[in-house]
Amino acid sequence: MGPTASGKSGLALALSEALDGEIVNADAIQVYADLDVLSARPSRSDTARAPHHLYGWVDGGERFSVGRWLAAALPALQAVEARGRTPIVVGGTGLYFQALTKGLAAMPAPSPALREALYARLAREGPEALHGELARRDPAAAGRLKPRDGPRILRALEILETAGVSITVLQARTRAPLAPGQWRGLVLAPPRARLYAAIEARFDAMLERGALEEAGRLAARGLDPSLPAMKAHGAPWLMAHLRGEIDLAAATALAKRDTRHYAKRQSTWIAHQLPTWPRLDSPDASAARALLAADPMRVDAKTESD
RNA sequence: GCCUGGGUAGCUCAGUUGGUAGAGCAGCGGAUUGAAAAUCCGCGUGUCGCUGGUUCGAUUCCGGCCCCAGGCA
Repeated sequence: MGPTASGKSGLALALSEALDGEIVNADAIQVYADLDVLSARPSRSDTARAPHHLYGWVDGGERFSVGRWLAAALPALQAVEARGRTPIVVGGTGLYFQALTKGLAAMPAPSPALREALYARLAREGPEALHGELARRDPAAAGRLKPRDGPRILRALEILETAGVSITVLQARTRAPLAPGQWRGLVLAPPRARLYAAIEARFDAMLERGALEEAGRLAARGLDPSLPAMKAHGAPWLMAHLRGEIDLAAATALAKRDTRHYAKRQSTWIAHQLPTWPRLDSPDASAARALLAADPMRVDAKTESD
């Protein structure tokens, strides 16, 4: 685990070669087939060096979720172990690591019709209106959510609707899929200034590798702009540029800014949610192996790195 | 050289009928249980260009100077 552009993918690759491992993606955007260069997905030559799982396998028109990720990741991890190899989970999505190591509450799946209706209402009426409704029907859930926190309010409502009970009672019941001691965590956290410089350089490189064309293909699908794939860093601005609304320099600056903001949020998440994971400040594979070896936990089980 | 408009937070600017100033963005901090590359919350002291003058008090009024933009020569 580490913030975006910290060098996670490269480190995971080096580690997997050293440990005879296979890589499992834990990034919410790299799962989308439509986003290759914009999501900084591992290249063909990378995937040739070690097996990579769960990359680019979801259609951009779908709304992916932690639940779906966990449901796919668990069997993927087992399959790697069944081959006698070491699973290495890499990605920047803290929520996915949390689901894996601390658990995700079991909840009924809302019907697609209900979900789309709620998305439409959220877009039309705004989050405060839905929060007002939640406050009447599920005060406990509403009390824990800010009135403008659209996604969480929507989630609380759809669960109340389909489960018939407050999401707060379901969320209280979680079990960790991975036993503690069965895996090892590692955080890659370069200094802020270096990370920001890497973010900017990486976006320039994406542009050279066809990010604009990729954004154009995505735009051509005419998808709902609220879809996760449509919100990949840079995509909204590049599409605005293709519509002639802003120039490329402005789109680039905005894309870099969004990515910096995101890296900051990831850093906060890591600092407070993963306080015990060992830290590495550069993607140095031998240093990473030393950290993992120094850890008292068993090395022969799942290795969760990066 | 002359005319006009500007010089206030890192940037773009607002404002003070004279009582040492505030927005947006950036930046920073925080939350985070199926959209998480999402979403939400919080944080605003800076020679108010420089220098004289008037005044109890000047960033604000007056003079001079410097710098920037546009126009005229």
